[in-house]
Amino acid sequence: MLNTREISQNPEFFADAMKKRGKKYFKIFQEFTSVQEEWKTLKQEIDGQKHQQKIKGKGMRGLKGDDAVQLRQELKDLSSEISLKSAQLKKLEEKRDLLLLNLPNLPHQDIPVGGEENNKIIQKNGTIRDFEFNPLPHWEIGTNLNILDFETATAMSGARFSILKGAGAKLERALMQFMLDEQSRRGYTEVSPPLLVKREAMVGTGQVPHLEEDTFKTQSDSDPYYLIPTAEVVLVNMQKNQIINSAELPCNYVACTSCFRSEAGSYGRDVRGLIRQHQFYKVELVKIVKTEDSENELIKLRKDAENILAKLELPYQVVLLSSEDMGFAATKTYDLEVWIPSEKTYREISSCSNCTDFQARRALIRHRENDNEKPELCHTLNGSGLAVGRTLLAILENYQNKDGSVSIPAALRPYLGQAAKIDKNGLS
RNA sequence: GGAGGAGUGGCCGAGUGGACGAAGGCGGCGGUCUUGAAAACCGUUGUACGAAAGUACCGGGGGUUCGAAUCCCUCCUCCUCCGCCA
Repeated sequence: MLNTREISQNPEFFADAMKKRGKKYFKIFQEFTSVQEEWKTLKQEIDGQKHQQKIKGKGMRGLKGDDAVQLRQELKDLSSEISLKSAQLKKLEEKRDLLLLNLPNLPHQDIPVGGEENNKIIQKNGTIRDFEFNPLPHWEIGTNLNILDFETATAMSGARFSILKGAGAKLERALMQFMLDEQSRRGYTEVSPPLLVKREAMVGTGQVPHLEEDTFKTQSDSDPYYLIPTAEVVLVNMQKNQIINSAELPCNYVACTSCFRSEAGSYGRDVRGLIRQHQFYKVELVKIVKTEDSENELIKLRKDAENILAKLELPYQVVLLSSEDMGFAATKTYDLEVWIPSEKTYREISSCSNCTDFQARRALIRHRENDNEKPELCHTLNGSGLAVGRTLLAILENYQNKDGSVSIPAALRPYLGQAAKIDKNGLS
């Protein structure tokens, strides 16, 4: 959520920033400012009348007879007028707040302006393997090795679900463990959180209302549970309404959870394989930091995510996202994209964002040096470290051999009983 | 699932219809005193909107009333007891 005070102090700056995030947002912004003006005018009017009500109301005390009847009638009229206007005010407020919740974070000054085509490749790491045969897509590799089963999963759950079995399931578990261990070692506190949360939590991190259609929720008329689309939701909301002692910052959290996404609006995209699933594991990193540290912490966060790719010896590139391509809550985002041999292209495997105070304002996450100081909003950052399913498919593809087997990256071998490859007989 | 209790400012805690944004205490800040500090004493000390006057905020929402921290309904959270359960 943006700071409304700053908006009213410097509307041109915000208008310009929203324009950079896309036309759609600029329009919402304009609507917001006009509703806000309307609200202010009405509020002033009501405040004046309430003042009258308060003063005159005090005269009611101990008043008897005709005078009392007359005054009561007068106050009754005033009261009903106020409640009528208050209802209007409330409507304006709701409208304004909804508009505000639908405005994205300010884009950082250093990022490219425009759409996806303006994303900037910052660096490329690792060496792309030169295959002496035609590399297969991971769904063929996995199906041939009998470690991936899409058909059975689709039969019981529908499209965009999959089953990993045998060495595939073990490889997934090894990856989760490896990633959690690495991130713990690098100073993150491991968390095992709820996967179902209240709507409020989803609003806190900005998934709702803006991405409401992309969420799964439980059946309930009044108060459904939302299935988390990322552990970011829980890791950030752990600090909701808290005032953290500044000395404890930065707080670093890591969690490996299932993530649930309805993928509404992505019909026909990435229908094959593990790239886009309704349910997948992801290791998520969250940092709660002081304002002045967030720029540096974003670099650190990115390095923590990159470390996994480097250790797994997967070729990848770092991309700085443009103002329109960036996620809602972010001010600056680096995507890590892993090389997919069968597609001869890079695909997103991690997204590392600085959300500045955008989520902290919604969820009211603050810090201060000592109890008597005025608390200050924290900055929040999040990044995948990494998406487990996508890492698994990247390994299948990049480590495939001509005979159909898949080698195990050296870093993972300790987690798989020192096995060096997966073939038709499993791990060996 | 059943029965009961509780939720008030940075913290503790009083407050059952109007003078309550809220006693008192603690803590913080400023001052007096002191070579300095402590103690004591005096003052001050929440947030939002507003240029200001003012208005709103006592877990959330709704209601009764001219008027609600206070009465009613409902939801949430916490505590105690009973039941059920991995």
